[in-house]
Amino acid sequence: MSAQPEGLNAVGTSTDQRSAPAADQAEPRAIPEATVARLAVYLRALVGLGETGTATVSSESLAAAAGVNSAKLRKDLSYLGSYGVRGVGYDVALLTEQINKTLGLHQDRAVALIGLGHLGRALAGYAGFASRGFRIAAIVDTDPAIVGTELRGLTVQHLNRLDQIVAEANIAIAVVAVPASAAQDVCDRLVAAGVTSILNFAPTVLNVPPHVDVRKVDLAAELQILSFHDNRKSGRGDGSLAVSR
Amino acid sequence: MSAQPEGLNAVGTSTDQRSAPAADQAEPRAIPEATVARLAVYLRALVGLGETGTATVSSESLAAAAGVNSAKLRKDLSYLGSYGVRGVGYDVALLTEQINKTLGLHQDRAVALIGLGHLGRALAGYAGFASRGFRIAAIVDTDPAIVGTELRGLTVQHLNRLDQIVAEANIAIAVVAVPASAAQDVCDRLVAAGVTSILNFAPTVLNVPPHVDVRKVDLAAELQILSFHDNRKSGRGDGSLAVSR
DNA sequence: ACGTGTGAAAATATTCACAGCT
DNA sequence: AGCTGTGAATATTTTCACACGT
Repeated sequence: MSAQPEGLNAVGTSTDQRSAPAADQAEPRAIPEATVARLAVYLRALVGLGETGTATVSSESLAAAAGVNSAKLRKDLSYLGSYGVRGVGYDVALLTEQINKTLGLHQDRAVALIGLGHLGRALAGYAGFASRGFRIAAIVDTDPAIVGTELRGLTVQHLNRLDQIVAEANIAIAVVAVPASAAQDVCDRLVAAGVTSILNFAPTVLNVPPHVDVRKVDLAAELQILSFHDNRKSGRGDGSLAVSR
Repeated sequence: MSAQPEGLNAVGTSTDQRSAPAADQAEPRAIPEATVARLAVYLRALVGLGETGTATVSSESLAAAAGVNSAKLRKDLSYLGSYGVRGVGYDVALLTEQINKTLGLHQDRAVALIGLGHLGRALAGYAGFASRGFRIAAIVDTDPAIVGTELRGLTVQHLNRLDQIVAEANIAIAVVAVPASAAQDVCDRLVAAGVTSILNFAPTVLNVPPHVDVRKVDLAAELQILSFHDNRKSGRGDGSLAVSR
């Protein structure tokens, strides 16, 4: 309920790990994956603008706020349809609504949080979680010392009850924040229970059937990528190899 | 966390947000960005294999462990040089070492953690953080109730001392886990202090000069991307328009 | 035989540049 | 004038397929 635009969100586009989105009908406009990822960024910028009372934006300024160039932004938005006005720009409210629709954010989605370690608790505390249509509807762990306790108005449930939990709460997305050693098992159970969208914080590659969509958030990988670039910047390759880019 | 090889790592390829790594010399082998991101994944798989005592792997099985296809893996590895043996595969130890070198993980890197909210604490607790050459060398906040307290053997320092902290601890990478409203200011101070690699968990686009490298981890964006695909899977477009078919 | 390394082809993504609407 | 929407050009990434070394 803070008046602040953003909650506290921490996410990363996964390093890869995406199942084939399945063959679909030859739709008039298939939105490219890269564009989908950016829509979320545009949305945040738009919400910010909306709160400052701005009614219209040009692709140029919205692009600046989103950290991309304007041609890319226009191309991205063109996949949604024609919502801009030439010579004027985009109507902030209208465009916000269109992106919301496109991302499927008009409907509330029940999220299950699996694993209540350090990270799980931090995630549970994220205000921004609830802020845009995502509602933590179930919290699950296996530790007897934790199961049965209350957190954010929810009773922590045992992993064994996963099937019922998923069915009853109509879970759409599961957030996996368990140790790497448990992640594949948890994932298998989620899939068996019918979950088809998983956000994985465990440092493991999850094996899932093709209809299940997994995204991975991997801190170690991010640091290593920064390390690589840092290395390049500091002049010498590493003592033996020099890499350009 | 578990006694498992990996600590607890949570990272995501940022949705974009990368500064131009600056023009550099025309090096013989420029490693593509997409490849760099995957090297971290291969590395994890290799370390796992090494621990099970496996001496060599084929591109086929390493690729399976990393969740990519083998042609991609071979192409990726070819940028590092020729470390495989035809008819045999890759030497696990050798390849591990080469990737480590390439990513610059042979040298210890001091990381500063800025912001000790829920997420900051969770990040501080990550074992996997230290596990591969990244060492939290400084923890910074502005809250008077927190500054001066001890955490993981470090005294929490005030943001005002950032310049000295960066210089003294020789900070290579900063992890920003502050509220969105404070992120740009923190970022500016980091840049002024000389930090050139930033991992940003705040839901904001950070503006930085071109020599600074920013990666963003954005939970809300990840959920929204999953939401988009979930929507497609569930058949109807968005609930207001019956467009499909 | 087996499996790497890699040119060449195909698929994606980004950027350019401008016609066309307001 | 100003700014969108988009074909065409360019760049990047993925995949194919096979020659070549062991």
